[in-house]
Amino acid sequence: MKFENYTIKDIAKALNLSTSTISRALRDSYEISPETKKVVLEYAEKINYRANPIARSLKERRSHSIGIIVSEIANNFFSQVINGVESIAYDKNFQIIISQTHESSERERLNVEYLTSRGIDGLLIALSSETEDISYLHQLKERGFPIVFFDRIPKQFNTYKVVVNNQQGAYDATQHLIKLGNKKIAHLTSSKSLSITRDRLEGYKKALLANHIDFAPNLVKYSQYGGLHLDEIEKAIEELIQIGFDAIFISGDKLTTGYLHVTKKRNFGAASNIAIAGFTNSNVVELFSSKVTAIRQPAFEMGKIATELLIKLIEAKYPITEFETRVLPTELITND
Amino acid sequence: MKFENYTIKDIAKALNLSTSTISRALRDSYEISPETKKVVLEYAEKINYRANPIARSLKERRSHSIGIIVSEIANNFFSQVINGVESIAYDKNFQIIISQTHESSERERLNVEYLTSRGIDGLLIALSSETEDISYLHQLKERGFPIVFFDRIPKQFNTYKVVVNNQQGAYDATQHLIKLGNKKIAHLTSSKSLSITRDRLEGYKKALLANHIDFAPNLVKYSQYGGLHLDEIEKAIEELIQIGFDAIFISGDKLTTGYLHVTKKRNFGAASNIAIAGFTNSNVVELFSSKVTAIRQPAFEMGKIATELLIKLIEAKYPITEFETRVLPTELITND
DNA sequence: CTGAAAGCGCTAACAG
DNA sequence: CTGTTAGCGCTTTCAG
Repeated sequence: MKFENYTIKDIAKALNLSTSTISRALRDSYEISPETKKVVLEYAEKINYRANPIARSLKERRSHSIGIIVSEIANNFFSQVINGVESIAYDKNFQIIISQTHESSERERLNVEYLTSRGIDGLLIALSSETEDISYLHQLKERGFPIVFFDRIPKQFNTYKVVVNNQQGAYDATQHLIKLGNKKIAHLTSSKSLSITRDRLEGYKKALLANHIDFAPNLVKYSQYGGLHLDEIEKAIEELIQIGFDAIFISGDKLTTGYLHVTKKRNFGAASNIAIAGFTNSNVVELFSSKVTAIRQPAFEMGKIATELLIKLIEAKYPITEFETRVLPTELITND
Repeated sequence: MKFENYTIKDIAKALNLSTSTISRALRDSYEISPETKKVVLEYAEKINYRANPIARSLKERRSHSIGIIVSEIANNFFSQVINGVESIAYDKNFQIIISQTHESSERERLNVEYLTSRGIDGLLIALSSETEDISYLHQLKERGFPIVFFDRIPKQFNTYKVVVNNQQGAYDATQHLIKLGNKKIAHLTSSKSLSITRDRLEGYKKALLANHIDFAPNLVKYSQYGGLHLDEIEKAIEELIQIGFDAIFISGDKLTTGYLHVTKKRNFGAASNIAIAGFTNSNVVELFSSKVTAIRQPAFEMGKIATELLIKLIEAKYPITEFETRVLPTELITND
């Protein structure tokens, strides 16, 4: 079934005017007489005319849409970021197109290709946990395509970035666990290649150091897919149990809930006295039977800022070469 | 900043061929000699050529994209549906464009307009809790635009629909609460205008009837925005507490967690012995300190089926007039 | 087998 | 103030 819309031509024919006059009238051009405008607008209104944005995009080489790539939308943090993005995009009349990588770099690349070829004007992206090579993003950027990174950012990439102070957040969390009297603090984290993994590990180490606790590499467990697959977590926890630990700092939403699931199933953790602190933007942690100290990120805010920066890039008259990285604070939510 | 892609013209010029030959070669047309094809394909590969889908859309009057409208993506059920949609769309080479209503009918209408004018080939939609008038959707459908409803469906609308057996799910949940020995079973539910609200209320009533328990209208509390605003829930619960109840059947994800939040804050519920059963697709209910019996919907499956039906509609050669409503089963997950 | 030309719906010089 | 024309990138008759 094909669904036909009215075109500018239909209006032109009906009113005995040229298409250009219609086009101009609809866009409220100064060159059109008030009377003509009135007639055109009324008729357009009557038939409920909508300009075809596809045609307009082709002509203007601007689609008024931006792409956003995240690993999962079924993730509190990312869905909140998306809401922030939406709030700005909506105001500025940009359509947003959401795409998921499911932590696959292959998928990420395909998505980027698809979105760019599909004519998005710019891209917001948080890298997948699997991603290592982003040369294609560099190329894109070199060719003038606007990209803004958020949350999971690449090491070297000269563009706007928006992150939270992951190191500080991790420091605060670890410090909190230590204050509670714990000494053997495990760290369950995501893929080694992610910026957030590195920064949070750094904060964790610093907190240990500040408290004269030796850093034990075997207490740090990486999970390549950030908790997307439960068996990854299960394995990590089993290893940790072997070693023994009295508190754990977890570096992500899915990892935190994954940890709770596994320990519950194994009847471990809830039973014992393990203190848990984790990065999570879940709004139901307070309801959990295990006490979880949450490090919360201003996700909505991040989405807003990233979008503002992206639109600034898109609408820049001249190439921008000076870029800032916006660093937002995290919040430690203790539950006692 | 404008970002330029290679076009068919560039290839034509480089290879001294016509654009039509390039176009045909790229689409593997039988009219092109194997040698020419090879040359073209290799060159295209080399410069990493991507056809401009905007231009193609304009020509073919098909955008190969579908819209999906939900109330919130930060909702377990909907994000799982979206994943189902994505799984099919990805295979069939359709782009999906997600849009949120935040339970506003105004927003819903604007989104539909935007998406259709933006050239989507079809629409998947779960109505907002505020929506009453959908005449504009009827008009769209009359003009041949493919629409498939899921989850929150309109009363009369001749098209494909995908739902779960809400009545049965509600019946099972209520029955479960009764089996536990409860008699005064409250029902916290969403907006009156939603199909799911009506169906679930019906199932609740039937279960009461089957157990010779009188239906008490004042034990049913509606929440216009389905738990999006916590104060709505707070008010409802306060009223219920006045009346007194020993179990509660809750008709939605946000309502369920909202209920838990409020009762926790009020120090009510968790303390007392209220049994809770609720529709939710959360994968963390097991971690809650309150025991919650979950009625789970096959969300991913729903997304898949709805998308298949939509694509069937889109690709139909002749108008389809016979429509089915697919009804999927719910699953009762008891946590004891 | 290949090319020229028209056209999808819209915008924007350029003329008048 | 309005119309003519060309063109965005691609597909597709129609000719050769």
